[in-house]
Amino acid sequence: MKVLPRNVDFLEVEKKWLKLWQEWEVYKYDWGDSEKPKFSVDTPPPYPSGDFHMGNVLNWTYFDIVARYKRMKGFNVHFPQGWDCHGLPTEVAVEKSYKIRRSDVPPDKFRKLCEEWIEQYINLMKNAVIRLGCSVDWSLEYRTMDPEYMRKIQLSFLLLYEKGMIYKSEHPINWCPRCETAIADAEVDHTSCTGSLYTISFGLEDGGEIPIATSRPEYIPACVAVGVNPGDERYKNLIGGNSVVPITGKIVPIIADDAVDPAFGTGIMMICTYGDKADVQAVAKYGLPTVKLVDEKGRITGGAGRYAGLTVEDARKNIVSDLKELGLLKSVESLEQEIGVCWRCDTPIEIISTEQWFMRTKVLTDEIEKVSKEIKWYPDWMKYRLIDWAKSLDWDWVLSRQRVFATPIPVWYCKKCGALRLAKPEELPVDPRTMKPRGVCAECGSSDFKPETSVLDTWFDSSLTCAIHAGWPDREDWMDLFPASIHPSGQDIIRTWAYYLMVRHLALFGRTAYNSVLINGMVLGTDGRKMSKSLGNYVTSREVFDKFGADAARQWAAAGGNTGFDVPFRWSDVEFGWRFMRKLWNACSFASVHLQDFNPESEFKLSILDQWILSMLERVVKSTGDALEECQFMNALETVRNFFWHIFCDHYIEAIKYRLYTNDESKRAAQWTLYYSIKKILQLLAPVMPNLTEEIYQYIYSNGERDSIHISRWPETNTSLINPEAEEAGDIIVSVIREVRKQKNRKGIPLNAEMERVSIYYKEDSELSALKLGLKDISTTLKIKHVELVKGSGGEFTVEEHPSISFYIS
RNA sequence: GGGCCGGUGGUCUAGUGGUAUGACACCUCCUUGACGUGGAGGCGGUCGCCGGUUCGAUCCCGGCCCGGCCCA
Repeated sequence: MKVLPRNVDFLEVEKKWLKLWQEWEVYKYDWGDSEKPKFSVDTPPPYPSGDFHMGNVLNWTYFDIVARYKRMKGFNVHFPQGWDCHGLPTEVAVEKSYKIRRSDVPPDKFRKLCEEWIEQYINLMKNAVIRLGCSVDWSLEYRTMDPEYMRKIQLSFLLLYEKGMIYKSEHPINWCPRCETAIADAEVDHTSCTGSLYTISFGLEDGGEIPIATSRPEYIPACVAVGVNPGDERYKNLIGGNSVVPITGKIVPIIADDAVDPAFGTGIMMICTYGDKADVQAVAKYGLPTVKLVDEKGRITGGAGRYAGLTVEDARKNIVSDLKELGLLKSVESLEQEIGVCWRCDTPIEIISTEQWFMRTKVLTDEIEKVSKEIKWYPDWMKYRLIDWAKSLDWDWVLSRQRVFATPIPVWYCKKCGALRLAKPEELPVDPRTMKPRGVCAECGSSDFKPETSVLDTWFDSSLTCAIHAGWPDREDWMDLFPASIHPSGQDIIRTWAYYLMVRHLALFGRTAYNSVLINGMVLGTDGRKMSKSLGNYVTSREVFDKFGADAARQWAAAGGNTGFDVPFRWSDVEFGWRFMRKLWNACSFASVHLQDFNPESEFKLSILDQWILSMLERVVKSTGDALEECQFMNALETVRNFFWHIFCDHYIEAIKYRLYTNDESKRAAQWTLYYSIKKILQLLAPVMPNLTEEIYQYIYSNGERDSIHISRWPETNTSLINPEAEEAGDIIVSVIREVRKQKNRKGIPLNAEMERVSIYYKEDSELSALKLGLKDISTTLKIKHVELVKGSGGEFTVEEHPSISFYIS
């Protein structure tokens, strides 16, 4: 046992332990162990932007606390960390940096540039994860761009194809004209803007005209029907008739559709292929024909006559002016509308119909709902985010992307007969764009193939982590770690990460991907809005680490708000964490000085205040453990912090100081109580403040080399120390001390000044026995020469918590 | 327009069917042998608005207003 030095540099302490934990392999998962229960963390592999922001700090702190807690509880914890490398942002960055287009160089060469580019950011981000003190087993690190990883992703593609869960088909999809790729619903953002609502005169086949309202007149050439609400008396007689579309002169049916809002615009809507999602639904519902109006580059196609080749915007201008000339444009009003834009580049998306690969996800909706209700959510109501999202999806998951830096779709086509040639599992990983398949076409014998040039959605890479972390498909024992024990997720990515993981694993393995979901809210800036660079309310994690260290940042994350709810970033919270660390250090330093001559074997008898604090301590052990079981990090930390600071330090240590300066049995009891309590308190704090608790543990408790607090056993509640009578008696003693001290203070008597006499009046016998037990604690702590215990109520001041006790200072 | 969450002292934040937690800020006092980045106190809230259930609601129910996040 060593004495803690007076001064300490917390930031240096952190540096030291980050290094030593690696050397000691404290966080290593034991693949050979068959005794311990296993606990697997489905660590999200982040996209390595290089910027580990406070949202990441919140997210990673949450599940690192869980991992550390479970490890101390005796679990064999599997805590990997991967990097989700593929994706559009890297392609765009590389294009900019090398001033090339992705189509300028062969795909394998472009891929190489992307790999090099992303690697530097992985390093930055990895350092931040380490700096935060995450108990990751780095021997499990992986990158989704590794050939090994892609092999698994492609294998899952083949298996899903075999199961009939993947198909290729022509279907309307979201399309970003700038990125020239299909994108999934989850990648469509919405932004509000001011557009125009045009009222246009359509003809009736039998003569006459009707006003239709639309915000997208450029879609007139793709108009395939006109819709009115069946309940709309104004237009009832039109249903079943035909309308003449202006400009094109096309005859289209007038149909009844509930989806038409009679109160919006004129109550008559044109149905086009495809102006928006409502059109997609109407076309499917009424079996309408389709017209391809917009091509992959966002230009109007030849089908639209003289507007062909124009951009969508120019087409709108031209059509509007043509309508005006024809006298068919009745009015233009401004309209607040929300439009779908590409999540990456904010370009307004179009809905076009092309041939793409899909995964059948709609058929799994019921299963998702069922499983979501079976697994545990922290907090519980978050499951509805997933269920509501799954139910709201209109079509299957578009898997293919027209990009380069991604996992290739492992497919070729026979040039002669068009037959599919899927890669074989043993050939994986493959890049059809640069490799030719072996053998000949099974259908026609030709050996001439062309590659599938589309690649897979990045979410297809990252939505298989639960199985891949566990060791699928190579380890026979992978089911030991599957489903993942916990899946951590931000509430904003439930619809992507949590959802795709679930559908993917359900489709492949028929069971849930994870057994629980731990949700973190968004980090808000000081202005109450979500922290973001563009809003100027941004604080970097580096700034926080450099100023107050990881343990303080982690305290903010743990106690800054309720699990699952948004957490405002506040410097004052981080600073409070820092001050608590100082308090913890000083108190432990004080204790260590007085523990130097402590002999754990020596005889002692616990005094009433020892019994009191030990009983309270055991209750704190219990409630902290209960809170952590429910991922209530705030309650767990606040319980320990308040107990330690305001009960253990302010009252217990103050009241035993005089005993520590004696040399009798009462000193040994106090030493034992300090020794026993501080160890438990450090352990309770270890998941939240891994660095400082380790440092102190090493001074006082470590047996030497590699004895880390983080693999010490989580304290059990010692129920034999829970003692309601001692709590009651101790509470009386401490309350009297507090109240007398308060009055001493009010009278302007310095706290270390001696008082001649204090008479304490009590009513109950139980109070008398408590006061008797604590007589010396009271008199010595308060420096009272004579304490007198009197039955009755003659006191000048009443003890607040025990009104039947009063006292008189003379 | 939909889903979810929130609206508690100056600011932020817990919590509970019987008027409320903590942090920060502010004020007063105390310099004691761990810590003055400490200790002891204090100021300060009709717990968004309106109804209902109840002996009683901030907490339950309904409606409304405001804010946020996600989505259509």
